[in-house]
Amino acid sequence: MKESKKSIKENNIIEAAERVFDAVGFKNAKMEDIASEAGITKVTLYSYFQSKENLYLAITYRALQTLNERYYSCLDRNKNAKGVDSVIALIETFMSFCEDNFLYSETLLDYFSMVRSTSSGQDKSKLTEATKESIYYLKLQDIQNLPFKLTAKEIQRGQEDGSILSNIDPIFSTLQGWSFIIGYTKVLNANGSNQSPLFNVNLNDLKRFNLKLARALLSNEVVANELENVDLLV
Amino acid sequence: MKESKKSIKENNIIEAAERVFDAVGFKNAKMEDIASEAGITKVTLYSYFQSKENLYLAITYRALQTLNERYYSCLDRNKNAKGVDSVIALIETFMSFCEDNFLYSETLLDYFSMVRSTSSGQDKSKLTEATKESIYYLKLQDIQNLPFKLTAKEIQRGQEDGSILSNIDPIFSTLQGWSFIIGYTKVLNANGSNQSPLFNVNLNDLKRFNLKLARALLSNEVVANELENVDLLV
Amino acid sequence: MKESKKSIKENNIIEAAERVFDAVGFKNAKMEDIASEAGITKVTLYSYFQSKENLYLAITYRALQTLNERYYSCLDRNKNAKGVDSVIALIETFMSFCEDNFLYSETLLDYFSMVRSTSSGQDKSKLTEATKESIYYLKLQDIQNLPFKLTAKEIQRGQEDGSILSNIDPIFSTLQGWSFIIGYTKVLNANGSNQSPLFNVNLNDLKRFNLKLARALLSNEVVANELENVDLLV
Amino acid sequence: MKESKKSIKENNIIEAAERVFDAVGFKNAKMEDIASEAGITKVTLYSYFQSKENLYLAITYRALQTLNERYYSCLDRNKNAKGVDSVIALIETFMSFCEDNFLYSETLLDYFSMVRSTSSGQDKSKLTEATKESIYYLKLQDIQNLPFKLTAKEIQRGQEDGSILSNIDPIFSTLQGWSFIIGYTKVLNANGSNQSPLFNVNLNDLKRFNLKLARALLSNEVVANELENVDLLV
DNA sequence: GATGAATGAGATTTCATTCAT
DNA sequence: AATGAATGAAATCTCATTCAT
Repeated sequence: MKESKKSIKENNIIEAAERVFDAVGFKNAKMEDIASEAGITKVTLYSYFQSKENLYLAITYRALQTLNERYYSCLDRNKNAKGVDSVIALIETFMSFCEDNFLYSETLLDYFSMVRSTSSGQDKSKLTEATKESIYYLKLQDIQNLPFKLTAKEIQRGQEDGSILSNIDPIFSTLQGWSFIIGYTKVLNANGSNQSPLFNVNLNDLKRFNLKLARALLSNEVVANELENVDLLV
Repeated sequence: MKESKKSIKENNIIEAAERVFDAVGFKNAKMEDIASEAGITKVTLYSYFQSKENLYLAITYRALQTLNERYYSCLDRNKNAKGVDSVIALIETFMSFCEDNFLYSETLLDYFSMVRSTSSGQDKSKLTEATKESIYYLKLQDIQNLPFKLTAKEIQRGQEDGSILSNIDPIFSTLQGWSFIIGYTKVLNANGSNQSPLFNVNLNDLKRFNLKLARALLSNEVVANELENVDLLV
Repeated sequence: MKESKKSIKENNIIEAAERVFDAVGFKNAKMEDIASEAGITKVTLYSYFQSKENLYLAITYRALQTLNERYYSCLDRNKNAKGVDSVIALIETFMSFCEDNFLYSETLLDYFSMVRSTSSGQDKSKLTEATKESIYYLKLQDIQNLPFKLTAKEIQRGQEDGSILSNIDPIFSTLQGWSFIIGYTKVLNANGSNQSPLFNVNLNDLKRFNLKLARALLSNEVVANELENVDLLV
Repeated sequence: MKESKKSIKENNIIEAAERVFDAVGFKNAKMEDIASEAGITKVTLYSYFQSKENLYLAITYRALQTLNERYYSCLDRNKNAKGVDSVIALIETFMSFCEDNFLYSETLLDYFSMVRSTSSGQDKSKLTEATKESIYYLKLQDIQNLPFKLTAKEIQRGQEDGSILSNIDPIFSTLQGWSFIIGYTKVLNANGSNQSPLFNVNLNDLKRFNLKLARALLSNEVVANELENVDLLV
C-alpha cells in the first residue's frame, strides 16, 4: 500500500477511535467497537495500532500536532504583529483549541501528567508496557516541547521589538502562561463548555481575564512594578 | 466488629491502596496487590470497598477531606488576620497540599475532570457503573465545593475588612484562583517536585509568583485599574 | 481446594475433553466447547490446563497411566502363570486397550511419534512451546518406558521358569512385540473397529495371529530354529 | 503457462514444503515460511495449493506415488524371481522407503490413520473441510490400495510358482505384512534412524528379523504347522 | 499471476469481580 | 469475615485463508 493510502487509512481509524473515545471514554471503549466504527476488523485495527494505549497515544500525537499547526498558523498570522500580540494570540489559540476539542485537551493533559519530566531519567514504573512500546510515545517526546519553545521565542521577539518588558524571563513567563492555560482548561473541562456557567461565572469571562492578565504581565510596567513590591508574608 | 475497629481496618486498606496507586498508578495497580499490601485477601478488600474505582474514590474523598481540614485549620490560623492574607494563605495551603501529595492532587484533578458540572443534568455516559454506585462518589459531591465556598467567603470577609477590593466578584476570583492552583499543580505534577527545575525554572518561583499575583489581583487598585484598561484585540 | 477435589475436577475436565476430542478430533475441538462440555468457563479451563496441547498431553498421560494400570493388573492376574503366558497376556492387554480406546491409542501413538528418542538430546524444533512447557510432557517421560520394561522383565521371568527360550534377548523381543502391537493398532485404527473387516479380513483374526506368532517366537524351539536358518537374500 | 512449466513450479513448491514440514512439523509450519522457502508469495502458494492440508496431502500423494514407483521397479527387478522373494523384496522396499523418508512415512501413516476405512460409509466428522475438498485426497483414494494389491498379487504368484504356501490367504498375509511394516516404521520414527539404537537394539536387526519372519510365514511349512498348533489360552 | 492488506476463527491472557465454603 | 476457585469481559495474538489491485 502506498504511504499515502496507508496514511489515509490510519487517519480513518484514528478518527473512528476519537468518536468512540469521545462518546464513552477510554476505559469503556472497546477495540471491537472502534474497529467496527472504522469499518474494519479487530485484527486489522491491531495491525495498524498495536494496543489500545498506542491508539490513544496516536490520538494524543494528533492532538499535539494539531495544536502545533494552529500555533504555526497563528504565528504566521501574527508575523508582522508585535511580539506581545503574537504571544497573547498563541495563548488564546491554545485555550480555544481546548474549548473546541475536549478529547484532545484531555489527551494532552493526560500525556503531560504521564511524562513527568522525561528530561530526567525518572522511574518508568507507572508507564504500562504498551506505552513504553508505543511508537507515538516516542514521537510525542520529539514534539512535546514545541508549543512551549515557540511561545518562548515569541516572547523574545516581543522583547526585541519592545512590546514585551525586557526584564522578564521568557522561559518563566512561558511556563506561567502554560499554567494559566492548563488551569483554565481543567476548569473548563470540569464544566463542559465555556457557554454554560460554572458557579454563575461565564467561563468566557475567565478566559478573557486570563488573557488580559497575561498581556499585562508581559507588557505593563506599572503592573510589573506593583507585583515586584507585593509582600508575600507567607 | 465495633465501628472504630472497622474504621481502623478501612484506614489501613486505604493507606495500602495509596502506596500502591502512588507507586504504579491506577491502571497498573492490581486489587490483588493492594490486598496483599494491606495484609488481607482480595475478597476482604472487596467487602470493604466494592470496586477498584470505589477505592480510588475513597482515596479521593480522603484527599478532599484532608484538604478541607487544612483549609479549616488555615482559616483558624488566620481568623484574626486580614481577609486578603487569609485568602492567599488558603491558596498557598492548596498548593502546598498538592506539592506534598502527588497522589491526592491527581485524585482531586481526576475527580474534578470527571464530574463535569454535576450541577447540570449532563450525560453520565462516561461514568462507569462502579462510579455511579460508589458511596464515595456521593459523599464527594457533598463536600466538593467546600474549599471553593470557603475561599469565596473569605474573599467577602476581605472585602468587608477593606483588605480586598470591593468591586471584584468573590466567585469569579475564587474560580480564577482555582485555575491558578490547578495550573500550578499540573505543571508541578508533570515535573515531579518543585525542587527539580522544569526548563530551568524553579517551580517554587512559579508558586511565589502566582501567590503574589493573586494578592495583587485581590487588593492592588493600581493593578486592577491597569487590567481594566488592557485592550485585548483578540 | 483439597487435592482430592482438585483432582476430581481435573478428571472431569479431562473426561469432557476426551469426549470432545473423540468426537471431532484435536484440530476441530474448541477450548470453548471443551469448557462448556465440562460445565466450566474457558478461563477456568485454562487455569487447570494451560494450553490445548497440554490438555491433549494430559489425556495422553491418562492413556499411558491407564495402560500401565492394565499392565499391572494383568501381571497380577498372571503372577502365578508361566512367564510366556504373562507376556502374551500383556500384549493382548495392549491390543485390547487400543481396541477399546481409539482416542487413547491415537494419543499414545502421537506421543511416541513426537518424542523421537528422548534419551538422546535431539533437536526439539518440532516441539511447540506449549508442549515444552507442559507438565504432562515431563510426567509422560517418567512413565513412558514402563510397559516396555514390565514386558522385558516378564520375558526374563519366563526364561527363568523355562517357559521362554533362553537364547532370546528380552529387550529385542519386547521391541519386536511392541512393533507388532503398533502395527496391529494402526491397521485397526485405519479401520474403525476389529468387528468391521478390512479387505475382507476380520481384524480379530489378525490379532489372534499376532498373538500366536508372539507365543511361538518366545517359546517354540522349532520355529526359532527355522527362523535361524531363513536365508534373507535381500 | 504450459503444463510442464506449471508442473515444475508445483514441484518446487512441494519440495519447499517438504523441507519445511520436515524441519518443524506440520503444526509449526507456516504457509508464509513455505512460500518464502519456495521463493514465492503466500497468495501464489495458495493459487497452487488451496490449503495447508491440501499441500500436506499433495506431499502424501507424492509419497505414495514414490512408494508405488519403488514397488513397480522392485517388481520389475524380481519379475523372474520366485514369488516369495518378490514379496519379501516388496516389504523390504517399503521399510527402506520409510527409513529414507521420515516425512513421507509419517504422511502415509497419517493418511492411513485418517481414512479410517473409506470403503465403508463412516462418519467424516473428523475430516476437515479442507481435506474433503482436496483434490489430492481424491487422488490418494485412487492409489491408496495399490501397494496392498500388488503385494497380494505377488503372493498369489508365489503360490502359483510353489514358493509360497498354498493354504495362506494372500489378503490376510498382505495385511499381516503391512502391520509388520507399520510397526517397524513407527518404532523407527520414534527413534530417529535405524543406525541409532533404541534400548540397545540395533533397529536394523529388527528389520532383518521382521523380514526373516515374513519369509518363514510365507514359505516355511514347519513354522506354519507349529503356528497352527499354538494354543492361545487368552 | 503476483502483491500487500484484510479477514475470521480461535487460542491465550489479564483482571476486576463474584461465588461457595 | 476469610479463603481459594470461578466467572465474565475484553485485550491481544497467531495464522490460515481471502480480497483488491
